[in-house]
Amino acid sequence: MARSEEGFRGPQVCKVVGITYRQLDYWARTDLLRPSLADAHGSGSQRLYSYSDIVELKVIKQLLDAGVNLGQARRAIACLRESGGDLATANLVLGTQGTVLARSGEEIVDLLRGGQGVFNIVPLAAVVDEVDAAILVLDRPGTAAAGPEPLPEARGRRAGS
Amino acid sequence: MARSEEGFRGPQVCKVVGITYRQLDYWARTDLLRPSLADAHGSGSQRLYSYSDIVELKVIKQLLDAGVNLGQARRAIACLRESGGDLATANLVLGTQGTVLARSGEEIVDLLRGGQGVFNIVPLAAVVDEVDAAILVLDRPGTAAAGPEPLPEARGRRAGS
DNA sequence: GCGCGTAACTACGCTGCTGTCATGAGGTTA
DNA sequence: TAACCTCATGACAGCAGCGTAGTTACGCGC
Repeated sequence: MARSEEGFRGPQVCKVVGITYRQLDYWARTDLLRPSLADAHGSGSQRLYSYSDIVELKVIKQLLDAGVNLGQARRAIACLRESGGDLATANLVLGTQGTVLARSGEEIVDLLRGGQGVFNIVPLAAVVDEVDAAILVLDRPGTAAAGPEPLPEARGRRAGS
Repeated sequence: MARSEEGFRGPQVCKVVGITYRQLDYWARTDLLRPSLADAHGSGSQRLYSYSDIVELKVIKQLLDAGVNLGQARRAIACLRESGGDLATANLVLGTQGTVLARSGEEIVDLLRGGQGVFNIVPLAAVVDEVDAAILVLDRPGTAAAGPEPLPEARGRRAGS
């Protein structure tokens, strides 16, 4: 159960993200999100997930909580990967026509005005914050998760690209 | 197949909304949306849907197209019914915390700022327009559906409450 | 090299949602 | 009343997305 120095293993990821191991396994098998550090190779091996993997998993989890199915979540993380800007300041906007990253609130209002169809909006800053807080309580199980802002140690682990 | 003077029957509703009869039937059986004019009473009867029923059905259809499951759509139309304001100018906002009707774009930006979690936003004006256009081509099958704005005849059929 | 814990793998089943097909009951017309 | 058309209804199938339980095998400590 000890933390590996480079990456997170399956059961740890489940606790941080807030999903079951069955979901993580299903998503890895169906190519929704494979671990980018080390994939499984047989029945006793270990999957190793990176920090950005966990952020993407948390986005999926948030979408599921909002009632969005996995098919739409699949398109969401596909857009999240190809447009690799600064995640913490953007909003992920899933429309019927396509999927975009919106940098400001005005951009979202513009999309609504010209827009037909439904939009699913994910504020990525909140996602990153929640992931950092969850990783902190994984490191120190005694610490409460209600800290106003996470320590820079955890935030520094964020992937640049 | 002729239009009943007061209300729309099942197969007509399917064409207007763009769903299958199986879906309409399933939604009526599971209490997602029963026809408000006449429910089914046995195997040879007919369901009669009102205009506002069709608008709500179109909202559900849009949500499904956006990847939202029926459970969330259930909460959506529940909110749509209890807050019975002017539909055509509002946006239906489904959050993880709850469901609201937002009147302006700034209201949505405020929700995004203070908000954690994902939002599903339905612009109701576009929904009403699409329903009106679909009803028009139901009346005159030769008319194309690409008209810039629907005729006032169909818009007048909208329910006040 | 040898146990042992952990984690991946497999199989089975369940629920929600939908398609397909056959059946049955009203309503309508002759 | 008999034929006929229209919908609602029922039974079955099928897929997505998991839960549960048992099995298997890597990797670490010794």
